[in-house]
Amino acid sequence: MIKKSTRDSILSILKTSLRINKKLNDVFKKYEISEQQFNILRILRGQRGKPSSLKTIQKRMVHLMSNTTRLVDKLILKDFVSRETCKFNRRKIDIFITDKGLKFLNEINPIIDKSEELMTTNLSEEEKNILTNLLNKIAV
Amino acid sequence: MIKKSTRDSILSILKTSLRINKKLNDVFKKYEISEQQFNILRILRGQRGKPSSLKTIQKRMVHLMSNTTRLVDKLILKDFVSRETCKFNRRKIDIFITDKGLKFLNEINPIIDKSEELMTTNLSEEEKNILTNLLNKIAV
DNA sequence: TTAATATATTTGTATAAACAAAAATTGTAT
DNA sequence: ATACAATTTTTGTTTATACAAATATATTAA
Repeated sequence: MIKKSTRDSILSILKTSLRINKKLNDVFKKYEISEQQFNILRILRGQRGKPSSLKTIQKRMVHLMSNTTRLVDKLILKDFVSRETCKFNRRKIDIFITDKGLKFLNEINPIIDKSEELMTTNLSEEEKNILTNLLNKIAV
Repeated sequence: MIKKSTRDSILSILKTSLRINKKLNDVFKKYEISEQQFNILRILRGQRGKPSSLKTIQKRMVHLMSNTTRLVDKLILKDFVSRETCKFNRRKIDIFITDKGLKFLNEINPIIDKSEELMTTNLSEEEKNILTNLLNKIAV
């Protein structure tokens, strides 16, 4: 028999995650971008000019999924990123964020940040840290 | 500027949720059922013979999504549930879990339970309760 | 009764995700 | 050099998801 505390905590994690995604997606939808595309842009910005390969992007993504190729395709259509084959290893492709991509990111990012602050407004700084620590011990 | 504690806690929730889903899906895949189908079976079992309509199932599902119809279709193919139009309101359909469905559920359920216990093995009873309480204050 | 509105379910469609396999390139061992 | 294995990306296919519209029935009000 499963403990009530176990069932409750697991269910709370799954449900809270869905609630968060819902709220974030409201913002993403308004800006006509998907959560994954947004994450890729942030990863690329973090590189500060250094190129990323698909592999490195994939490793850093929250949702580890296979189709980074097609996500990047969509970002290229929007002119948010550029792609060229790596000079030193032609299996790799170098992916950069464009100025337009950076500008877009700087516009939407504070809204996401605000939304996240708002979602956690019922928790104190300390509580958020406790929460993070507890979560990091689960399903490791 | 977003607080580090906020970003960390939100990210932890999303990532932990993905880890949990991954582990659970390993079990589901082995038994050739999807998480959603499993949840429907559990909801139906909870009714103890009383029929459920699609609407009531939908309301109780963790992943509130539109296509309960097609999920039920799949469960019917497996002979895990049955469906008939409600005698008193022909807009509604009555959905029941079959004996085969119950048997299946009784087989897989303890394995899911065990997996959930295992995932939370690093947390004490009290910590799990704290975790649940903190999560329930987020994105409400 | 008739029309309008609400409810419950189904269907159609477009998009996203998961998974496996293919293609191209590079690295390594013999 | 050749064959074999490993790495990186792309592509194809199947399934799942989200959203909107359609259908059928029931309820309400004129």
